[in-house]
Amino acid sequence: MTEAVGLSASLEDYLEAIYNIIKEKSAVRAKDIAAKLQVSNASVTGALKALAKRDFLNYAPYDVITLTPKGEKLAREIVRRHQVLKDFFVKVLAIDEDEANKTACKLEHGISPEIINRLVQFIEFIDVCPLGGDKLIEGFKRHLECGVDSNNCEHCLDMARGLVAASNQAHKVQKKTLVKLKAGARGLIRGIRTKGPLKKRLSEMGLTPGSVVEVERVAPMGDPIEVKVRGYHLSLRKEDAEKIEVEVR
Amino acid sequence: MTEAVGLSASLEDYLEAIYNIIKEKSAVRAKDIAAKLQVSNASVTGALKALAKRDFLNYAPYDVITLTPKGEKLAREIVRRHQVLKDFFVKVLAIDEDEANKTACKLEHGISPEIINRLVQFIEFIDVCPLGGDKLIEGFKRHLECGVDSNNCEHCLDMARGLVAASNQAHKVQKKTLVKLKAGARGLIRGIRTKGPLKKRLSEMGLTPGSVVEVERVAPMGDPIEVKVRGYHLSLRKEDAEKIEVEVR
DNA sequence: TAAAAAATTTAGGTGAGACTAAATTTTTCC
DNA sequence: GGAAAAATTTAGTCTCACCTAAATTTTTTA
Repeated sequence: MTEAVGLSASLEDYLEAIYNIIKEKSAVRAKDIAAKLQVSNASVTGALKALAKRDFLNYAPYDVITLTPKGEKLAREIVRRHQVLKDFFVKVLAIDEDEANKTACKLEHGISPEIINRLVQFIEFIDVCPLGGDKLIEGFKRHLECGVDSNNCEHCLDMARGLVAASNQAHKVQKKTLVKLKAGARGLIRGIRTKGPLKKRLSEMGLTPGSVVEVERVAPMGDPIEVKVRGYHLSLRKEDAEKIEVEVR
Repeated sequence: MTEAVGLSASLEDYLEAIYNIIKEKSAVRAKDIAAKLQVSNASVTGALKALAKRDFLNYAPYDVITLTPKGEKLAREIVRRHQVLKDFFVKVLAIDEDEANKTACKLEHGISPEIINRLVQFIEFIDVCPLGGDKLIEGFKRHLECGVDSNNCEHCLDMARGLVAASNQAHKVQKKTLVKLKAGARGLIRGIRTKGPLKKRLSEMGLTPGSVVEVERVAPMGDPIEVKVRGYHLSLRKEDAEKIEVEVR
């Protein structure tokens, strides 16, 4: 007799839609729900029955639809998750509102309260911390404006140099190949000394001039070398790593 | 003839699991996949067929399982999404590794490349920006250590005061009730001047001493007042807002 | 107020993705 | 090399969440 495990993502969507429609228009019609969720009217009926059976809403065929206290509470929670995610995307990551909403819709299910709360704290913290504040986010936005091709933007390169500097000891700028870096060190990629298919392959992995590469582990004989670039974990052969010119300091 | 819409979350999970098992042990057995994803062996067979049909892996009954180039590429992409999310949770939000992994698993489907890239940029930016850097994240962690009851921690209160200050004009600390705040202003809640069910209700909405409340909109006659606290959007009646003491400056 | 229009529900399917149980193939080990 | 064990696949169900088409109820309007 295990019940009450929580709602499926789909039913959460229905509950959220109902909550939002009530807020906007105070009356909920099945048609509106169908329109908002882009499903057929028949599907809505099914969902309403499922939600009613679990006591999230009051519903009888052809009757008005209202949320139960339990339903209202959960709906509010879902809306909050959505809002927090959207806020983070818009305010911190500078994603446009549309995309932020779309993604929030997809992620809002299955994110723990713990992480949502952290996110709220983080957004507030960024706002307020003497080290952060609006300046931080403004700086980030400026940084973003340089576009993807960060190898052509001195501002971005300076950023990246700072990132590199943070993890190393020496203070003079040096050029090396990737094989010379020790585990934990970071380098700014300035060139790929090869061409043809190999160059293409390396590029596809994210190893392009302007991006920062972090050495994670080096195998006993220096081969292979595990690195991280742009979120990808890669294992490079020594001979390939030798082709990659990096700047360190 | 619309094909190639992308994989379902479930199939992405299988692909990811296969990729990870290959990395660890170089041979993939259906049993391992089943164990990793906590599904029955029979379910694995079904998924393998589905993935093979779409050319993500090479598979024939009782034969060895290998990824096609297409499968490998997508798998790498999925693993990257997972990794980026996990990094963000662990490094920025200071979530423990276990929880970070679990949540990354749930969110890694249906997050756009755009947002993933922004996250990478943001994590790198935080690391490097003169205004940010490790100090920012250390500060955030210290902030978190104060626990949930931020009303008892001077450090947190100072943070919150800073947050409040950022949105207001006056520079002297003042105590007011929430009704006195204009749209856009933030206040630090210092007390709730009521008790019983109303106090409980307000608390449940997140209106507790120590948290920051932001006024979003005030209706013509000052009633109701729309506010945001801890990610929740609330609509408060004027008479309730009068019960809430806030500190502004 | 009754016929037409609109909204909603029921009935009957489909496909994805899981399961159990039984059959089959591969591997291990005596 | 063959029997026992292990792994894998097949067969047959189940639930969820969607669909279309037809029936029913409510609302509108002439």
